[in-house]
Amino acid sequence: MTGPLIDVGAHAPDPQRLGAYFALMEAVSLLQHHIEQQLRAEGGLSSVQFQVLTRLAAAEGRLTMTALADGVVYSRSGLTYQAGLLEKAGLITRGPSPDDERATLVTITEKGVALVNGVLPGHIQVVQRLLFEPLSDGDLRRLGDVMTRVRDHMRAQPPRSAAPRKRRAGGSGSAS
Amino acid sequence: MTGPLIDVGAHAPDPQRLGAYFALMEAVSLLQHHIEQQLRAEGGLSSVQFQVLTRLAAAEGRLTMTALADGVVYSRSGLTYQAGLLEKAGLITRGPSPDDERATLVTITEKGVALVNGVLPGHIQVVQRLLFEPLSDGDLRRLGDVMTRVRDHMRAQPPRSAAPRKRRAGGSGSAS
DNA sequence: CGGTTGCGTTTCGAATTCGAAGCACCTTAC
DNA sequence: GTAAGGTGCTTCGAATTCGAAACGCAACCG
Repeated sequence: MTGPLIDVGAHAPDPQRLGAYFALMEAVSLLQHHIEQQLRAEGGLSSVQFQVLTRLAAAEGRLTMTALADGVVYSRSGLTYQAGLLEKAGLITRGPSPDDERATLVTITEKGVALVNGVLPGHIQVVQRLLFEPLSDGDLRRLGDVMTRVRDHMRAQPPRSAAPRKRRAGGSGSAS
Repeated sequence: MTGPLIDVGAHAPDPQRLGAYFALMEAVSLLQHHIEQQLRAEGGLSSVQFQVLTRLAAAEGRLTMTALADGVVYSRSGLTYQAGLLEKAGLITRGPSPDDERATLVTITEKGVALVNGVLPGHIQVVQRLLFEPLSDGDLRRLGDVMTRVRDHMRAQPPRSAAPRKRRAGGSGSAS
């Protein structure tokens, strides 16, 4: 009777499944922390900044703020802040969209590409050492397959821009 | 000629591996976001607070601040802040350690346990819907196996409390 | 056309986060 | 026994984060 213990048994769908879930989250947390260290030390970049830059480079073109924020799983306002920093550092450029006057298109600069390429080897090294090392090729293939499926499943859900902007005004009608 | 493209090819150990890595990180980011929403909505808890409470409940006893911080992969000072909030909310208790006068032992209260048990069903539901749903039992078993291995591999690395506190004074000597 | 609703972005204020520095206690060496 | 160094925790200041509100422009209705 020392005391309180959590009542997991009642809700747990399966201890094995929960174990997988916990191990997954814990491992990724650890990996993220190490990556953060490496990026900061080698390129003065935060994890988010790095992701923004790589996504821009991969898109090889312009992306709107919202697309970028949804891609990186980040708040829109947070992205505005980071974009400000990156622009001030000369790594990206912001400009208006020809199609949509209210949209902002973001582009990565040569300097940005150079920085990413400079940090990338070290980044990959960390991932290699911490994540790939203890896994076989088959493990990795299956892991990629499974996580891709999960990611697509989650992407099907409404993206981060889902929050209702204005409370349902009064009630029913509003029809006019 | 539009422009700059990232030079991944030169560093990439294998496109398939990188794909696994990216899918993994992206999926977990999405999952974390949804979990954050659910915890906040249903129990007024942040993800970290929830992890702290569940870890305490699982330990079924007292844990030191450092052990807790390392377990949750969090900064020590951040944990102090969160512990303050949780204590003020009456969910945990902090007290001195009998063995080590400088250590602080943290305990979860009945109220804390109750709150965790209240939020847990919804939490599990989210995980079920987003993570387990698209996976077969075999997928999950392998995923758990693989991620457990990875986690243990990373845990072997020096924990977060590794940062040298004071710069290495002289360097060589020390052989006494 | 004028009005209304909806979307893309930024601004704003409050809360959270981190590392470095500070303080107190333990441990070891002499 | 005491000085020197190491460890556990908190305080401090600065940077980052988020959601809500604000500000235009776009799209759709009559």
